[in-house]
Amino acid sequence: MLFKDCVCFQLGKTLRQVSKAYRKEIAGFNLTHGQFFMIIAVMEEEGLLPSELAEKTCQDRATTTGLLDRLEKDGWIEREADKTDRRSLRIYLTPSAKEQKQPIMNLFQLVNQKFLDNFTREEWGQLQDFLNRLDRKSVII
Amino acid sequence: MLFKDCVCFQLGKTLRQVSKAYRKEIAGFNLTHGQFFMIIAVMEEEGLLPSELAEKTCQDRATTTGLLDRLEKDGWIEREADKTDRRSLRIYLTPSAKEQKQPIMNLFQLVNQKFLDNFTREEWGQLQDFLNRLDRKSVII
DNA sequence: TTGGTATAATTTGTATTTAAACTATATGTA
DNA sequence: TACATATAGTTTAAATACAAATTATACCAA
Repeated sequence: MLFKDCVCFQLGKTLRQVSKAYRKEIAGFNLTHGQFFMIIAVMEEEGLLPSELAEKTCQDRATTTGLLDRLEKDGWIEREADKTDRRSLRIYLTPSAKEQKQPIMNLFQLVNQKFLDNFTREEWGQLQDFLNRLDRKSVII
Repeated sequence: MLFKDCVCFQLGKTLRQVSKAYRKEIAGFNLTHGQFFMIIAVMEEEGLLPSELAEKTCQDRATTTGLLDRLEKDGWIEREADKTDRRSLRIYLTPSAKEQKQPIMNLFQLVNQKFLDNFTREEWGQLQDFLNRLDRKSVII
């Protein structure tokens, strides 16, 4: 088997290309592409815990802490103490982030659509099925 | 559109799962999964330049420098000066790395086969086609 | 109530990733 | 030759990724 036929290599290669495309598109917002996805996860649903955002974005909690740190420092989000569980924090958008919500969600959709345009609806479903199979397989190994 | 339908998120999620599976499998070699792929690229063809290895593994040159640094420090590879171009280096396996060549290549193939087992030959080709389409699209955007 | 265990979030340390700047060397052209 | 430009590789700085350890709090069972 040759190196280039390795699924992990192929996924990594594609992800690097796709990420680069996102970075170009979102450059105007002064966000990294990881921050961009995290802020979208918050925009979809405010008041989640960091641990819930970590699960939603399929990332480590430690990684999530770092992303939230920088989003807070740059004035995108706020951490608020949970009223009933003092271990927990709730993540909310700042007022200025709320103003950016529509432009950011629109851009998010637009960029994704550019990728979708290369696939029929059926192919797109198939790609998602393939990726899910790789996900599940990884857990079993 | 929901966050979870974003192709970039889905790819990232799958890659993280697949990478984790590789990490578990190669733990015995004391290599990160990035180092594992780089050493395989060297095992497939010795005497390449760092820039050629960067292209082969679809990574940045700076990333490649870092991977080669650690592989050299840990005794896997050697950098040798090119005889005709003093800017260039040639990457070779150390004798001890050569001894690991077969076990590593076998493991590489074995892990990949576990993923392949979830797909028919036709599906596998289709997945590669889909990933290539995403690659190309990224360049055009 | 107390002790043990679980959970939420962070911190620490190491590796990876990328863009941009930098050094050294090669090469093309006036 | 001399200069401009290109190329090979590295370095730097900031962000991300992740395992392991840590701190604080919650909750369950004796």
